[in-house]
Amino acid sequence: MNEAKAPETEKAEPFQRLGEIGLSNFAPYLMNRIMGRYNADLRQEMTGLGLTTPKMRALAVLSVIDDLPISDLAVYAVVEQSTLSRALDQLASDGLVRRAPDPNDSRVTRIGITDTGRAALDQLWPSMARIYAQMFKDIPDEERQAFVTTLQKMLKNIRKHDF
Amino acid sequence: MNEAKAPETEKAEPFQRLGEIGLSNFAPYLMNRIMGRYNADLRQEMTGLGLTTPKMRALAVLSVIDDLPISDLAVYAVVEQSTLSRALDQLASDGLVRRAPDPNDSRVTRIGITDTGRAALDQLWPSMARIYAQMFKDIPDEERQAFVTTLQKMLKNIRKHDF
DNA sequence: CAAAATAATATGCATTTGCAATTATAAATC
DNA sequence: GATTTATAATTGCAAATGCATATTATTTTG
Repeated sequence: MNEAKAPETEKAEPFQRLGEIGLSNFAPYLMNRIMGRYNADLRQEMTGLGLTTPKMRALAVLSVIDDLPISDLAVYAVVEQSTLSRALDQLASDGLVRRAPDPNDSRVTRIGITDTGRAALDQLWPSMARIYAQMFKDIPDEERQAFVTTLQKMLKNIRKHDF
Repeated sequence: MNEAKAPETEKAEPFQRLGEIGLSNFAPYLMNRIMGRYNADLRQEMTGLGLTTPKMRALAVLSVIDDLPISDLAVYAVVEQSTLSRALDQLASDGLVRRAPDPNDSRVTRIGITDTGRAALDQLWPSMARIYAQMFKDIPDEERQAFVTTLQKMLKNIRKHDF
């Protein structure tokens, strides 16, 4: 391969260009590469279960934080609101989630996961756990925890909502 | 918020469930959240320049490693090969890249970035650098470097190609 | 408290995407 | 060395996506 080598002097310029940093030192690039594989691998497992990425993400979030307004769920699940709306149509008609009007604000629809929904996610979870384990293979616990700590800071830095 | 708390007692399972780990401790979740924002923010900047995510990713990779076969470029750029094929149609007709048959293997088309292509990427780079800086705001250099080191290990663990 | 601005969700529609099939070339096998 | 198998790239097509908009409800403002 012919990747440009990193320069010896790593001085504080206004900002380095991508060619100077190098793809393999540019965190967003590496993260896109890793999550591209993670999501593609997971998608393979989902198709057998009749799930798509938006549907799976909604279920995964709801399995941890139930009864969310759709707009919040869209943020947590990293799915466009309109895409999520349609994914929820399918999940609801398959009985994996249920829509319930918010009693305090009738603009809001809250989404709850059903037992069937939890069961569907349970079926997928072994695959998720396997890919997750593969990702951190030979990476010590301490390093993984430091990594997660940095991720949490990054999310705080970049997010546009309070959560 | 109403995140479920971990149960007090749980029998020794082969692996924890997502609810036990919690979204904010699950690295793939955090990474999807962060990259979702990063990519959405960047997309905003790209539209003004007539770029899309696949087109921008192809250019970004080529600015570092030029003259790649399309299939390799698809891996580097994290874009489906068929999507990339069409993105290259547009980039080529806009003069940002050029297709050249590989002399050794006539199945292969190699893609080169043009000066115009580099110029287009240069126009976007300040925005990329700004979002990148925002992401790592208040995160010390040492921590960022450790983070990147972990990312590199993770990519090695999960990737399906040699690069 | 009426009017205007904001917010939550759903939907119409054009574009984009990804899978599968196609075409063309190279490598492997017998 | 002819035939089978594998690889690279493109393309047809159905499905998914995202933007803009519509609809309904709430909050803010004058």
